[in-house]
Amino acid sequence: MRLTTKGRYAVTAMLDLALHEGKGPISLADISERQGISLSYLEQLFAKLRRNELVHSVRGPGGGYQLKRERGAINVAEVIDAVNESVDATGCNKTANCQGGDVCLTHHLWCDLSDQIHGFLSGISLADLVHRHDVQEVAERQQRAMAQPEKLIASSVASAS
Amino acid sequence: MRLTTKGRYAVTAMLDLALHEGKGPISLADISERQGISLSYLEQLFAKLRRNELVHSVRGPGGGYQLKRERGAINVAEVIDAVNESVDATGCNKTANCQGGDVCLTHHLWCDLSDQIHGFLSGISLADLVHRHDVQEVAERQQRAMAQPEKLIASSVASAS
DNA sequence: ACTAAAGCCTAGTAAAATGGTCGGAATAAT
DNA sequence: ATTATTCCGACCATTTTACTAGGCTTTAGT
Repeated sequence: MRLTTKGRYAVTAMLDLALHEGKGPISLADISERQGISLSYLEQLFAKLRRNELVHSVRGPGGGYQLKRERGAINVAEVIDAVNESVDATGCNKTANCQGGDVCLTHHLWCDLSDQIHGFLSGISLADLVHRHDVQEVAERQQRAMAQPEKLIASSVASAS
Repeated sequence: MRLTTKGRYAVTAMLDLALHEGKGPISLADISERQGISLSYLEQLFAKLRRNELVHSVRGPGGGYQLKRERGAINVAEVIDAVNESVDATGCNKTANCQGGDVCLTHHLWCDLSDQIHGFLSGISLADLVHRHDVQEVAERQQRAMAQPEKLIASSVASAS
C-alpha cells in the first residue's frame, strides 16, 4: 500500500479537471499553475491516467485533457491505482507467500486493511468531491489567484491569506 | 501515510511476543528465526517500540522482550505509529499548508482517510489477533518448524508445503 | 507553409526511505 | 571469566519519489 504525494497529486489533478469540466480541454500548464505541481511530473502522471482510460487527450494548441467518463463514474481508488500500480497493503500482494511459500502471521490483517481502504476510497467519486464545501472554497480561492497571474508565484510562497 | 514492511514487521513481531506471553522474556533471535526477519533489523524496530513504551526489555542471558501492557491493551495502530512516526495520509501532516500556506484541494479527503485507517487499526488489539483462526494456524505451523531447527533455513526458501 | 501550443516520450538525477549489515559496547546469568 | 543477550551508532545497497531536461509529434491559427 502506498499513499504518497504521487497519489495525492493524481487525485488533485483529476479533481481540477472535474472542476473545470465543460470548458473544453484543460492544459497541464493550467493545472500545474493552479495546483502547484511540476508540469513534467504531471505529464508522467497523466501518461498513466491515460493508459488507464481515466482521461482523454487532445493534442495541438488549445488541447489538453478531459475526463474520459463523467465525474460521478470515476472514484478516488481508481485514480490512485492508476499511478501507483497497486493499492495493496499486504506486501506479498495477496499471493500469500509472505513467509517461505506460506502466509505470514499477519497476512489476513493486511488483506482486511486493504479491503477497508479500498472500500473507503472507491466509495468516493470525483463528483462527490466537487460538491464538498471545503473543495468549493479552495477552488474559488484558486480561481481568484489565476485572475492575477503576476501574484501567483509570490502567493505560492508567502500565503496571501 | 506509510504502510510498508516496516510496520508489518513490527506488528508481526509484537504478535509473536503476544503469542508467547507467559514464557518469560522472548529473545529477538527467536523472533528472527520464527518470523524470518533479520535480527539487526529487529533490533532497530524494538528500539523504537521500547521508546514508545510498548515493550519491556531484559538484558543478559535468558533476557529478551515482553509486552509492557497486556495484549488486549495494545492496538495495531500504536505499533505502526511507533516505528513509522506517523500514520498520517495528508503529507502536510495536518498543518494544512499544503499549497503555499493554504490547504490544497484534497486536504480534507486525506484527513478523512487517515481517520478511517487509524480507526480501523486502533480497533484491533494484539489479543484480537491472537484469537483469530488464521493466526493460530500459522502460529502452530511455526511451532512445528521450530521443533526441527535444521529444516528451518531450507523451508524458508523452498516451501515444504 | 510556418509557427507555436500543446501532448508525448525517454533519460537522468538528487534526496529520501527501505531494509538491511557490521562492529562493538553494556549487562547479567552461569 | 564466559557467554548470551540487549543496546547503539555507523554504514550501505537498492528502490522510490519527485522532479528536470530535452527532444519529438500533433495540430490550430496565421
